[in-house]
Amino acid sequence: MPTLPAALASRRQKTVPGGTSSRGPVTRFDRRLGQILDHATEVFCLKGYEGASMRDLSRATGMSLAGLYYYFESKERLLFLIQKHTFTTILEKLKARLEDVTDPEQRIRVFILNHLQYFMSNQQGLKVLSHEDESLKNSLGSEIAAIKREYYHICLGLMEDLRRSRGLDFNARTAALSLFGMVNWIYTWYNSRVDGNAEALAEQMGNIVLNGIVHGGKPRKKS
Amino acid sequence: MPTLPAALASRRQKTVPGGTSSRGPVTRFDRRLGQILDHATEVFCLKGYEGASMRDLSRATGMSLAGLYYYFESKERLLFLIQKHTFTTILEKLKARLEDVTDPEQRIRVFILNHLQYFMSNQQGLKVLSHEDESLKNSLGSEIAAIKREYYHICLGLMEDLRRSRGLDFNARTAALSLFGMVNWIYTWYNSRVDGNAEALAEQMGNIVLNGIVHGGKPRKKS
DNA sequence: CTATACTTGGAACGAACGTTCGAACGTATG
DNA sequence: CATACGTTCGAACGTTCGTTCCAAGTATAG
Repeated sequence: MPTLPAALASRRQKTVPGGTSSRGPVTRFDRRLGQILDHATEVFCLKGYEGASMRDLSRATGMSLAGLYYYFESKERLLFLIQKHTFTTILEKLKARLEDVTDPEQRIRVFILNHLQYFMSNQQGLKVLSHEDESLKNSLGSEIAAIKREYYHICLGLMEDLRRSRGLDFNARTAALSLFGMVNWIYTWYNSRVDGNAEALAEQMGNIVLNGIVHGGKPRKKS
Repeated sequence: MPTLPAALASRRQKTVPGGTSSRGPVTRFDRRLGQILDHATEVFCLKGYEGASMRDLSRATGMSLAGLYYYFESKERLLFLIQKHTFTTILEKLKARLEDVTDPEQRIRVFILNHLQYFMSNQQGLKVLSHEDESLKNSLGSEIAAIKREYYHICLGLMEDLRRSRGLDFNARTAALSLFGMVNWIYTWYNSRVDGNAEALAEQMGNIVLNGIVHGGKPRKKS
């Protein structure tokens, strides 16, 4: 090997095993990789992971086919980088927001709002994350699956907290996964001109999952 | 594994070319095509439409590559046949069930139960329908989209009926699409040993969307 | 039986796939 | 200027893709 193949995740990190919290200068490499990831996200969103070819990505980025491989070692790893960045970001934002809220019901609303707001700002990334969640195999797939599991367990915990604090009687697993379905499915139908912004939609969805449509318009005062 | 009935292909039938309506005897052609569709559904479910190759289908069906093309003219049309049959079936079952129920709330519960029961009996078909809903282009895609639109409008109508009959105040579109998300997403998580049968799950989901988790355990008596 | 239509598969087509190689470019430093 | 290294690309690799041709098989009708 003449020149070392780049694209090892953290290339020349001088320090720190900190993972994504990679402080230090944003190098030219990082910036260019970020642009490629953005374009690749759009292509994967439009044609699907399997349906998108490396030549499609070459066209979308304006970079040659071979040039792309300087930034990542395989198409699969490219999908991994996209999914990991997207999922890590939404998870971090969620954790930060939850620190400010203690009321169990409001915490569930925070979960919904966080998911929807991130969807609005990165629709394509969230679709690639949802739609291609079985496309990664082996270790790459299980690393994403681990993040998903943490995201799920947070949501499950929110449901259990609410149930406990109010002495309610419902299946937290079903509730959490139903809520997941609601918010993950919006990529198939959301239209900004019809469905309003994230806050409006989050409130409606919060009303549904918390109070149901029978009580949906006016959430009842807590006892 | 149930065999998909005929009435789908009508290639060169000896009987009249009137339409694809299910008249006429179930020919050998129809039976064989049904078997192929069953196997293809399984392969598409496992590897995705783009990820599954004609050679995978050849292996799964035990038929040669060229032999498959006697039954359908392209891989895309094969996906179309699967989706059309699945969607048509679930839609017909829904319409039949709704004829017996008049109470708006119960009609929504019928919708949920119908969807879940069909999912239990044809998980793979419903996953292929949900997951590959953007894989078909042009006329094939728009024919499936038309069925989807009818299915959606039925659900939307159920929501509006409930809202009107009870003088409620909620967004029927958001409610219908949220419910769609709930029931379409189960293919990513359903586990029969944990989540019970269709009736139990349908009741829980009905409680959530109608009464919300805050009132979920015991649906309140209607006024 | 022969004749006829329906059913199958071996072999191959051109195209597109993900990936690699080695040479050349650009730029910042000595 | 020369050196070194990070960056880019044209061209090609071997493989697999969806699809087709055509001859051979098999059931059914006369």
